[in-house]
Parts: sequence; C-alpha cells; structure tokens
Amino acid sequence: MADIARRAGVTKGAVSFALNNRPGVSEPTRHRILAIAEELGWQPNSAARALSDGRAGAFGLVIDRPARTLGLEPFFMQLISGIQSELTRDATPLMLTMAEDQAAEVALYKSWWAQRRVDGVFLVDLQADDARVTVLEQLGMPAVVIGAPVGTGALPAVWSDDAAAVRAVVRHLADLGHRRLARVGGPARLRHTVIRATAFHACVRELGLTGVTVETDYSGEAGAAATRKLLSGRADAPTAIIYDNDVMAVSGLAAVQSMGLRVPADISLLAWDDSALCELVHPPLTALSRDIAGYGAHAARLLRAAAGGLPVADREDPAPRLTLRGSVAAPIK
Amino acid sequence: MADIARRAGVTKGAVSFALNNRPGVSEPTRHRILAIAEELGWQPNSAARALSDGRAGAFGLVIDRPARTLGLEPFFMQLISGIQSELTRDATPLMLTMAEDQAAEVALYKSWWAQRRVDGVFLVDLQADDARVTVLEQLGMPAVVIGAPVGTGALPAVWSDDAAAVRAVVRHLADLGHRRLARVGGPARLRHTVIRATAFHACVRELGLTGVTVETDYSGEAGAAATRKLLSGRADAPTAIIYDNDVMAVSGLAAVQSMGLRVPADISLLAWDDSALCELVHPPLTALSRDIAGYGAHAARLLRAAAGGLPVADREDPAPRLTLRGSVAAPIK
DNA sequence: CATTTCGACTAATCCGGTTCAGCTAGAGGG
DNA sequence: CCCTCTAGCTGAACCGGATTAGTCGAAATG
Repeated sequence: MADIARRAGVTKGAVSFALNNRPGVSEPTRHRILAIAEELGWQPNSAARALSDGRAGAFGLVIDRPARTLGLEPFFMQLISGIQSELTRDATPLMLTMAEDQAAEVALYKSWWAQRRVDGVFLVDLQADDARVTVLEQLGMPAVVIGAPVGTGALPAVWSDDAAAVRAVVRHLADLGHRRLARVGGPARLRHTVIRATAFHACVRELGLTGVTVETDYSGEAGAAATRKLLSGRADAPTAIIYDNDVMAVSGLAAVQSMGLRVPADISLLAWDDSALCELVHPPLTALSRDIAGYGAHAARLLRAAAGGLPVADREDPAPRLTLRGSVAAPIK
Repeated sequence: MADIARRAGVTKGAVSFALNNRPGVSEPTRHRILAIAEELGWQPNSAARALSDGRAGAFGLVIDRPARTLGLEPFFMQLISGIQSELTRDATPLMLTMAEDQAAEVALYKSWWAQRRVDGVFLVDLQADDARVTVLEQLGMPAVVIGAPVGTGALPAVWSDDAAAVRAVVRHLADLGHRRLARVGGPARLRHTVIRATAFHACVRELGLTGVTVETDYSGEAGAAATRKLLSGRADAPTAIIYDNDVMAVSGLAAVQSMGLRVPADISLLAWDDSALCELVHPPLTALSRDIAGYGAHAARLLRAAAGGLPVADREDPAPRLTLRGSVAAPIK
C-alpha cells in the first residue's frame, strides 16, 4: 500500500479509502489508485487486516468423531462442501480440525478465540448435556448449531424436523402392514439420536405397533451386529429396520443377505441419510434424503451474519423426504 | 502483553523475550512473567504474530473433485485426518477449500499466498500436465505433492509405489490362473491413473495375459456401467476386474450380482484403496490397502519443514499391500 | 467581501506482537 | 581503583493495514 501511495502521489490513508470504496477521495484519484493497485497485483495482507479490524476472516469447524467412521460417512464432506459453497462467495476460508473428545474441542475453541483465529464456529453433533454451548456463550464466540434448536441457548441453529420424518417413515411402514419395527440408532448421547428415538417410540405406541431400538456407534460393524441380533431366529423379529445412517444400512443389508434372508421380501430396510451409497447396493435402499449441502450453506450464511453482529434466528430446513427404492415392501405374513 | 508488562514492571520487549523462551531476561523475571501470563490467560494474537514475523501459521488444502463423489470416498477424510494428527502437534490449523477446477485452484493459491493466509499447501490429484506445480514454483510457495514424484519439479513428494502394487496384483491373479484381466480406472488425466495403467499393461503383456482398461470418473455409476459393459455376454469377458477405488468396486459388485453372476466363482473383483466399505459388502472385497492417514501425516511433516526453509527430500511410503478377502478366487474355466 | 461549508487529502495513531540498538549496573580483570 | 565486559532490560521502530482528527483550498452562502 505504501508503494501504491508513493506511485499515486498520495498517502497510505488515501489509498486505503480508495481500495475500500469509502468516501474521502475523488473519483479520478480513486481510479488512479485502483489502476496502480491492479498493476502491482496488490492483495490485502490478511494478518494486517485482521490485526487492524479485529476480525480473523475465517470460520472454524471441529469434528470429534473417530476418523475411521468419519471417512465413510458422506455426511461431513457434503456438509463441508455446502459450507464452502457459501463461504467462497467472499473468499472466507474454513478451518477444519478434528478433536479427540469434547474437552479437546472446547480447548480448541478457547484457543482459537483467544488467538482470534476464527470469527466463529459451526457446532455439530450436539450432545445431551453439551458443555460446548455454555463455553461458547461465555466466550461470546459466534456460533451456529447444526441440529435441532434444543438446549442451544442463545445460539442460532439450522435444523430439520427429524421427528416428523420419523413419523412419516413409521406411518409408511404401518400402512404397508408392518407391525414389528426396529431402529438401529446412533450413539444415545447425541441429541438427534434422542429426538429420533423419542419420536419413533411415541409414534409406534400411538399406532399400536411394537418397536425396539438398538444403540450403536454408527460403524458398519455395529450395524451388522445389531441386524444379526435383531433377526436371529426369534418369533418376534421385526419385519422392518430403520438405520440411523447409510453405512449401517448397507452393512445391515449385507448381514441380512448373508443370513439367507431376502430384502425386501423377508425384511424391509430403510436408511437415514441418503447418499450414492444407498444406490450402489442391491437392492438399492429406500432412504430419508435431505439436502445436506444446502444445510451447510444455510449454516454458513447464519454464521456470517452472527459474526457480523446481526441478530439471527433459527432456520428450519425441509424435513427429510422418503426416497422410495427397492428395499421396502409389505411384509409376507 | 502490555498488561503483563505493566503487572510485571517491565516492558513489552522483556515480556516477549520471556514468553518466547529467548535470552534477554533473567530466570526469576521470566518465571514472574510466565506466571502473570498464565494468570491472565494470555494467548498470542495470531494476526499480530503473523504480521510481525511474516508467517501465516496455517497450511492449506484445496480439493477440486466434485462434491458428489468426494463425499463417498473415504480417501480424503482419512488423508485430512492424518494431516491433522501431525499439525495438531503445534496447533497449526488446516485451511480446507474446494475448487471448481484447476484455474480456480490456481487462483486460490495466488490469492492465499499474496494475502499470506497460508505458509504452504498440499497438492493432491496431480494431473498429466499440471499447471499448479509451475505456478507454485514461480510463486515460491512451499508445497508438498501427495503422489508420485514425477513432473513435480523441485516440490517434495510423499508417495507409494503404485506400479509395484499393480504388478503384485496382476501376478497374484495370474498365479490363480486368470488369463483375461480388466481394469476399471480413474480419469486418465490423473497422473496416478496413468502410472497404474502403464504398469498394468506392461505386466499383463510380460506375463502373456490380456488386459483392458476402462476409463471412468470414479463414480459408482461409472463403475457399475463399466462392469456391465465388460461382462455382457462376450466370450472374451475378463475373469477378474481391478477397480481404481472402493466405491466403484462396491457398485461393480452390485452390478455383477444383479447380472446373476457369482463373486468370486464367476468373476473375481479387487478394489484399490481399502476401507470399511470393502468389508461391508458380501462377499467382502479383496483390496489394496495403504495407510492413508500415515501418508497425510508424513506430508504434513514435510510441508512444515519446507515452510521452515529446510531442505526436504521425497518420502516414499510402503507400497499398497494386498488384503485378501473373499472376492478373489481361481477362475472356473 | 467576509464567512461558512464541504470535499479531498494528510499526518498521526492504533491493532499486538517481534526485534534490535542502546543503556545501566554489577561482576571480573589488570 | 579504573576499565571492560556482559547480563538484563528499555525504548522505539516495524509489520501492513484501518481509522480519525485535522488542514487546506475552493465553492457556496449571507
């Protein structure tokens, strides 16, 4: 900027006015300065700007799921991709980190905020008793929760009505004639798992069906194990299983087939969170689809607003839709 | 820091010496300053530090594969996770972004470098005639190539010997009695695709076998389509197929099964890049495994050294190993 | 014609660190 | 006892921007 100022015969201050499109310089001067800046290939030094105006110009995302299951689930990549698509508009980078556990994650937030590394963070996988919300509120750190606005305090949330989706699924299965359902759910400490489980059992009871839930860690192995356990030669085995992610549904399918059962003739399977994975297998899996990338984009927009000091409200996205494929049918008996 | 200086009765300079563990202050004073810093919860402002010492304190990774296929492949998440595990040691964050194409990616590098947003970048998916290497060298921007050190100029690379792995696989299949092989490869513009294809055809010729390669975009659909095309009722259909990623292998398996063929009795399938995905399906897929996270960690270590101005050499990791599962057997005829 | 107003720009300060050329006092040497 | 040396610290500049309180001259106003 000093170079530009020298070449233009003005001071740094004038150059700053010109480059930031603020009043204080005449049109001819502004153009002259912009031309010189262009010629010199000037780009603002992010550190200097950050130091001066007190904002980092970046947002953060911390994921604390184990890397093994993480890689497999398309959810996060799609979410990140969606966040990016929005952040790219003003060239804001995303800082991505993985943490061992919640304590490490909280420490990271404190550190990021104290060092002014980010202007705000995205919060995923909200837990039943989540320390992060409190910490972020105390820090005064802008944040957007990706998930239901329950126990999120003053933090805005981007969410979709999982309970409604669960009810739609249960009704769909009941209409087909299923009377014994099962859910292979994620970890019970995750808040959205609880929401889905609660809705599931309430709906099942209301319709006079029976329903059991098995807790897992979202891994394929756990999904397969749960499936085998549910189906192993009991008279009251369920006729339909709802999996809490696509990975478990796919390995559940493999487990079912290796037991000699046919899908959907003997048992109907259904995956939460649709992805190409569900289309890869045979038969393709009926799934609950939602626009995860859009989800991320909305969260990014909210966080940008929140970091800018604007008041932000929760944003509800459409509830997951049922995408019918080949893995669900009426039960035989 | 000014606060600390005031409380300790010294100047900012002395505080800086103490906090950075540099000579210039006595031990008692250093301890006093550190104690006060601790008490005040001082953390260095990253922008100020970056401005002062000219380094950003962050590295970057740009991915320009379409988000759809990206989410499915565990490769990137595992790579990122590995990079993180190393960067976490000194709390260096990773900037992750997705680009539309190479031009956008190059523009991003220039911008990041001009703005001093990162101290270096990881380069993935090197292409046949890759503009990025040249640009980075011209910029003088530290970078580490993740992939074979061919056409990488002065940039250090972290790689594994794909050609050797290909040869091992072809020999293994030949030993079992397979004479007609096929490869469902990734995009031909990717350099590692070329390396694998070249090694494949050379080895096939050397052993007196026949081998064809089909090019795809890595997507599951393309994998299934290629599979169907290869197997559709021709007398010279291959008896074994090697897929360039696990997603294609899984959908190839589904395609094979929907054609009424049995794996491995009628056809042997083999996946490049092992992941839980390969274990989920039935039969589980024999695959080429490598330690992708370790790969990322090594790349991170190299990049840190390169950004520090240290001379760095290419690092060769172990070649992918063949993990035998149930999808490969001797051909019937 | 004196006075006010305003646009265009300058000069200085700040952001929060790092760095470096002094300065001072006490230790060591002759 | 004087001189030198050095450990320990000070003060100020610097990184590259943004911001703000002035300054100046010309046009508008009374």
